[in-house]
Amino acid sequence: MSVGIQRLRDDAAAIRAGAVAKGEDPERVDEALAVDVRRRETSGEADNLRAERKQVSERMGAAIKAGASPGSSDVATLRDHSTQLGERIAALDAVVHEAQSALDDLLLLIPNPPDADVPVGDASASVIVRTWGDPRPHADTAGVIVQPHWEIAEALGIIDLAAGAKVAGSGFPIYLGAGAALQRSLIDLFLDLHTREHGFTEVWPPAVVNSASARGTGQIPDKEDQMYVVTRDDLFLVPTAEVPVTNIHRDEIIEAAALPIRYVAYSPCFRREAGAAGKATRGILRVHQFDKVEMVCFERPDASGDTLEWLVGRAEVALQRLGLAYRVKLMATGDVGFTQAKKYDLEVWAPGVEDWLEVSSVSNFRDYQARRMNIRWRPEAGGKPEVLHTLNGSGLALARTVAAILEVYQEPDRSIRVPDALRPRLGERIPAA
RNA sequence: GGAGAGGUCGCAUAGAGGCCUAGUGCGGCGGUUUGCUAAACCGCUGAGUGGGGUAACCUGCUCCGGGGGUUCGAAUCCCCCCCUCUCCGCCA
Repeated sequence: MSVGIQRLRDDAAAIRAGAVAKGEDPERVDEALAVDVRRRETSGEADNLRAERKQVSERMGAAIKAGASPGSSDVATLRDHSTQLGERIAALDAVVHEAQSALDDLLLLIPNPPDADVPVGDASASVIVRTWGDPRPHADTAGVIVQPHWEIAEALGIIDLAAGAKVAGSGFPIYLGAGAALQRSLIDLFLDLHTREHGFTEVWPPAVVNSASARGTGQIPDKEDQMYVVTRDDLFLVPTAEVPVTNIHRDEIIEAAALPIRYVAYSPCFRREAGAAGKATRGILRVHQFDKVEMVCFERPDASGDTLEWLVGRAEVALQRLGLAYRVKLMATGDVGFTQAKKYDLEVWAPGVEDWLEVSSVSNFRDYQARRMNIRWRPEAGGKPEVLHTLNGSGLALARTVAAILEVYQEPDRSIRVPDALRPRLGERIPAA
């Protein structure tokens, strides 16, 4: 239900090659094809028996209505025949169900083949396609060292990691004063940018989803351990707004005139990040709860390639407005996720930690997610529905963006100069404590 | 949370064990008529999954919120769950 069985039958070689490129086992493809054959044959056999039983039942009903006693031997013969057929059908159905669920499981293990223009290889094969702005050096000419954001934030009193740890746990930062206002302003800036200038429709989604939705976007069964679960009510805290927003159209057929559909949504994002700790996670670089503005697109299949490039551009505009230097990375086959056909990461330069921080990931899923969620469109009025394409991208994720802002905009007097785009909301500076 | 009423083809509605191959109306599409529009009339009008055919098309089966059960046979009877509405309770 992810890579379609039809495509698998038609184009097994390409699916196999795609799995190899992503470092996954291509054996699943052949297993799935074998199970598919068994399912179809058994199902056809059961269908024929069903047709036969229907006729027998009808004859029996007709006989009784014509005056035959329900207990007569003619009727009894028909009844026995029908019962016998029913037993055989039940046995075949069991095989079909078993094959179907085996097939569903196998299909979930077959990755979305990467696009032809995705570089082949592991993470080292990923390509920086462009860089914008000048990465500020870690130390200026006078030798003044840029501090990492956790030191800046602590000195300013705008992020309290210890209080968050007390209240909720490690990795749940509390933003205070100008820090809280900075969060709010960034969300506002991004939503305004994408709705007013880029034409997205704003969505304010639930922060929890049910298991059907988590399955739809692929969090279950693949990344189940990454989510916080409310077992009592069978709900999951959203790891990204992608989950509730993409599921809006689950099991729907969308008329051609309604496409493209482009949503932008803010949501808190909850991730367990089990086992993560160390240099790359200090401060607010990797936390259990962060905030993100997410763009989600439903597109005609022939447009999704262009839309991916456009989406990357929309996320870039957000970074440019903030004046943050960044680079755009085209991810290699081994670095593209299981469900994505093509993916770009946007990384912002953070001089305090001397690293490029991922603040946006923009992906084209082509028909992979949509098939899983059964989202289709109708190319022509009255025509057959077809699976459409979905894409999404962050625009942007807050925590790391905040880290970069603090490290880039810190002044010699330790205050923070507010980026121009945020001044109408925040004023000119966050004063040193 | 408690009590009641419901969930049937895009929408509305009929259907109460075999005559359902799910009827009818609206909407939509095509046609006839027409100076144009409208009206009238005629026809078509869901999804899934198999089989046959180069194809248009033909054809089997499944689907009446979801899942189980009863029966020779279930939209229809029984059980569980989900959702919607009304009233009550609680509450930002």
